[in-house]
Amino acid sequence: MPELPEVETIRRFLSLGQGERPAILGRKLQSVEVFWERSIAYPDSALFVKQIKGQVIQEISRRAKYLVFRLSDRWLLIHLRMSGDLSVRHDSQARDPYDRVVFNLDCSLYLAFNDTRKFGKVWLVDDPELVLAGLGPEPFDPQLTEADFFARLQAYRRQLKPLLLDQSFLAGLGNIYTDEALHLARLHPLMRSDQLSMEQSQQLLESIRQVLMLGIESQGASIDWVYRGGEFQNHFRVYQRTGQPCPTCGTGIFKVTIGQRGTHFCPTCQIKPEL
DNA sequence: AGGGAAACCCGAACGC
DNA sequence: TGCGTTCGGGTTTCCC
Repeated sequence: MPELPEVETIRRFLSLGQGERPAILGRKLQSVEVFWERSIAYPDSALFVKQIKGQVIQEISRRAKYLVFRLSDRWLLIHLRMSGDLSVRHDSQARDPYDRVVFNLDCSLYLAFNDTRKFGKVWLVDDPELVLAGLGPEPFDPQLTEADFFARLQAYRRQLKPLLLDQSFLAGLGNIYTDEALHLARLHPLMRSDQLSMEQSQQLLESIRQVLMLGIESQGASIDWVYRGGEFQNHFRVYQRTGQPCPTCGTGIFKVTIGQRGTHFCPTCQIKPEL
């Protein structure tokens, strides 16, 4: 079993080995350089640079797809979106052309927020809830029981695929993990959420947890020249496997578009029930 | 309420 | 060879 997802996630983003303490903990943010203003979601870029100066990094955690840095008396939140990455580098190491925000620390290190496609964002706020309010439960939250999950599904009449991608319904699933979880649970992506039986709902929650756990163990997927992570792509059941055999039954995998997102599924294992 | 589309971005990979 | 077009990742916002 891997450690808690929080720990693994942060380890990956800070390029740490087993048991290593993040070098940036307890360090003071001496200055910040912004190379792409629109990476700063809040407040405006000038204010951000001014207000973060002198803050000390006290603690690092995660909520949904946000990295949460507790500073001396403010909070820094970072969302990497798809192509974003964080790395801790020594001052002697050169900047990358795609560094968007650079945080200079008081120890000859700097934290680089690198983001080829410029979709990632950072926030500096007094209260992290300003950004995080509205997120649904964590998939691994023990408080999220099978009964709760079933009740949440019943509360909507929505297609499973877009619902699972909705971060206010459940926080943390992206396109890859949603397709993988639906296949494992043998549920059609267009099936309406209020039509699942209790048993199917249990199966779905279990599949979500299983797929996420495998993703974490694999340190994420590398699917692109820029979207790099671990080796979860070697475990894909349906994602980006259009036309290739279903691991369960051998049928060729279908790809369709649902809610503007590429959606992969097995037409044999994942049957849409009659309405 | 819920679905669809556009916007934000880039560069690989394609078609011609 | 060199153009132009398409694609897709997560999220917000607007429209029907």
